[in-house]
Amino acid sequence: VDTNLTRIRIKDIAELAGVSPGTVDRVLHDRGEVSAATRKKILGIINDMDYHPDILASTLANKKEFRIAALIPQEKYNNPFWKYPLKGIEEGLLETSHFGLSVDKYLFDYFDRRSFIDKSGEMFKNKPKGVILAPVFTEDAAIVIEKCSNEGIPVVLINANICNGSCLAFVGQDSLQSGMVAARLMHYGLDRSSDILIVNFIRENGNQEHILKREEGFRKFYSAFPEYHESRLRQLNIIENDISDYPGILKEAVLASPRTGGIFVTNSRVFRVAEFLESSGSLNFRLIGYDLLEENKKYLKSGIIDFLISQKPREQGYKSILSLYHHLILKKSVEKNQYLPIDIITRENLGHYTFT
Amino acid sequence: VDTNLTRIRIKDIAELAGVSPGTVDRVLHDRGEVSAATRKKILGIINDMDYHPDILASTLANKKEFRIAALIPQEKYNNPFWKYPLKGIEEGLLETSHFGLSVDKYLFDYFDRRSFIDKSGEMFKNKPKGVILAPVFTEDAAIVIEKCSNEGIPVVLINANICNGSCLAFVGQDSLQSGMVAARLMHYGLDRSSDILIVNFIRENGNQEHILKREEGFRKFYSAFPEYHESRLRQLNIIENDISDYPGILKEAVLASPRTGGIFVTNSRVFRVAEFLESSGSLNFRLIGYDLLEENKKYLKSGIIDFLISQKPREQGYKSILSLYHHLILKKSVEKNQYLPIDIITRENLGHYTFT
DNA sequence: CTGAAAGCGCTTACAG
DNA sequence: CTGAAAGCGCTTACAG
Repeated sequence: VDTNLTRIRIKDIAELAGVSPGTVDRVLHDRGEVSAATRKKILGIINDMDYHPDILASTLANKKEFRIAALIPQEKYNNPFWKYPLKGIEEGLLETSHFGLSVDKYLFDYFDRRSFIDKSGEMFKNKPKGVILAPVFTEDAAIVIEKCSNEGIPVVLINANICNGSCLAFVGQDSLQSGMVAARLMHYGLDRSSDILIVNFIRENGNQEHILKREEGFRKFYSAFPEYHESRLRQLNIIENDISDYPGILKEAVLASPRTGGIFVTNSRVFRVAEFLESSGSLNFRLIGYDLLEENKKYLKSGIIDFLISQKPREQGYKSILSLYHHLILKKSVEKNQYLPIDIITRENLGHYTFT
Repeated sequence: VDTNLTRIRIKDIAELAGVSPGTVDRVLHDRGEVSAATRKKILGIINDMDYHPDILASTLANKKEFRIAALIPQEKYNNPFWKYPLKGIEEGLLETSHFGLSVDKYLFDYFDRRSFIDKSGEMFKNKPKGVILAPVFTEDAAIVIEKCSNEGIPVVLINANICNGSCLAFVGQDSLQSGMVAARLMHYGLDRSSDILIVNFIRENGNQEHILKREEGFRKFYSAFPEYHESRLRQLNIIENDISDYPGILKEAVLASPRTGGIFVTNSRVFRVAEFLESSGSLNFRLIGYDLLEENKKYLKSGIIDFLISQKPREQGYKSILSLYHHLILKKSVEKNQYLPIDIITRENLGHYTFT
C-alpha cells in the first residue's frame, strides 16, 4: 500500500486490516454489526494512518439531505434588520449546498409571540437536521432549545445568547462590550461639561437582555470617570408598542437637563431620536445608536447621528450556516461563542458596509 | 427522464441529445472532437434544462490539483503585518482544499527587491494555477502581472491595487476612503483650535500609493472645513530606511507649531510616534494610525493611540483564496474590486479583532 | 467524431 | 458479523 504517494483510502485501511471496505465503513460511522475485535483493530489502523475520509466521495455516495431550519423574524417595514441574516444564510448556502445543505425558512412575526410558537411547531413537524434560531421571545425560545436538545438537533443561536450549554454555538455581538465601545466614542467627542442621556426603546415581553447589557457596558466605561456620576448619566425608558408620543417624551427628557450634550440609544430606534432632534432644530448633540437601518443611515449621512454600531446581521447568518456545515458534514468541532467584531460606522466607511 | 424529481445529470442530457455522456462532457469542457451540429444540439439542451454539473462528482473524477502561489512578504520582526494574510489563506484552504486547492508560499523580503524578483522566478518555474500577489515593489509586480496574463494565470492582488485590468480581482482597502474615516475621527474628537500634523513614514522605491491616497482622503475630508487651511494641516515625511532619529525629527515637527493637537500617521508606524509622545510626556494629543501590530495595540490599550484603522489582513488572505476557488473550481464570476470594510478599532472593540 | 468501459472514494442494500 | 456488487455523477483513456 503506497502510503506516502497518495492520500490513503478506505480500501487501504481495509487491506491493512484484512477486511472489506464495507466493514471499515461500518466502523467509521458507528453503525454496529461489527465484532469488538475487528472494530478495535480497524480503529487502531485508522488512528495509526491518520485516515480522514474524503467528504466529496462520501457526500456523492450518500445523497443525504440536510434540511436546516431558520427560525427567525420576518423582515418588516418596522423591522428591516432581519432581512440581513437571511442574506447571509443564502450566501453561506452558496458554499455549502453542494454538500446537500438546504434551508427552510420559518419566519415569525417579531411582535407576535403566538406566531413564533406556531412556526416552531411547524418546524418540528418537518424534522430539521439543524436549527438557526433568533431567540426573540426568551421563554418560548428556551422551550425550542430544550426540545432540540432532546431530539439531538443542533441549534445555532443568533443575535441574542440565551444558551445554557445545550446549543452548538452562539453567533452575535458581545452586548456589554458594544456598550463600552459606544461610551468610548461618546467620551472621545463630548466636552467634559456635558451630560449624557441613555435612551432605551423597550418592547413588552420581548428579549431585553442585550439592551440592558449595552447600557451596563456604557455605564461600566464611565465608572472609570467619577465626574460622570449617576445624575449626569440619566436614563429614559420608552415603551415601544405604546402608541407613544415620542417627540413629546424626548422633549421632556432633554429639557429636564439643559446640559445634555450626548444621547446614546441602546438599539436600532436611534432614528426616532434623530427625527426629534432634526425637527426641533437641536443639532448640537452627539448621537450614537445601533444598526444600519435605512432611516439610521439617512441620519448618519446627514450628520445628525454620529456613529452607528453594527451587529453584522449578514455575517450572523453566514457564520451560523457555516457552523452547521462544519458540524454536520465535516464533523469538525465548532467554536461555541462566536462573537463578531463590534463595527463602528461613520458616514465615511458606510459605503463599504452596504452588504453587511 | 424525470426532470422535476431529482437534479438532472449528464446522463439525462446525453439521452435527450441521443449521444453518450462522454460527448456531453466534451462539449461541457470545450475540448473539441465534436461535430458542430452535435455540439449545438447539446448546448441547446444544456441551456433549456438549465443544467449545472455536480462539482463534487467532477472533482472526484478529475483528481486535478490546483496549486496556488502566494507571492507575499515574509513576516518579520519589523513587519509582522504579513503573517495575517497567510493565516487567512490557511483558513480559506480549510473550506476549499477538498477540491484540490493547495497553496505554495513564495515569501520575499519586504525590504529587498532582489528577493521579490528571485521568488517570482521560482514561482513561475512551478507553473501555478493561480497567484495571490502583494505588489510591494510596484514595477516588478507589474511585470509579474503581465507575465501571468500572458500565460493565462489568474492573479488576485492584495493590499494595494495596481491592476490595469488584467487581474482577476483586488482584495483590500479603499485607501482614499480610509483617510476620510481617519479625518472624521480626528475631527470628531479634536477641539477646533488645534492644528493637525500628518506623518508619512516612507520607504525608498517601495509602493507608496496607498500612503498618498490616505493623506489625500484625509485632506479631502478637511476641505469641507475652510478654517483648516493648508498651514493648519501640516505634513511630515520621514524616510524609513534611514537610520533616523525619529524622536528628534518628531520633536522638531511638533514644536514647530505648539498648537498641534492631532497627529495622523498614514501607516502602521504610528507606534513610533506613540513612543515619542510617551517618552516626552506629551499625552495630550489625538493620535490615529493603521494596523493592529502588537506595538500599536499596546499604545491603543494604554490610551496614547486613540484609534487604529485595520486593513483586515486576515480577511484579505481569506477572500483571495476564495476568489480563486470560485473562479477555478466553481467557474463563477468573481467581483473585481473587493473593498473590505474600513474597521475602526478602539481599546474597547480590540478584543474581538484578535484574529483579524 | 463518437461510444463503451473503467475509475474517482465512499456507501448501501443484499446475501450469507 | 462480514463481503461482493452496484451505484453516486463525472471524467479519462481507448477503440473504432
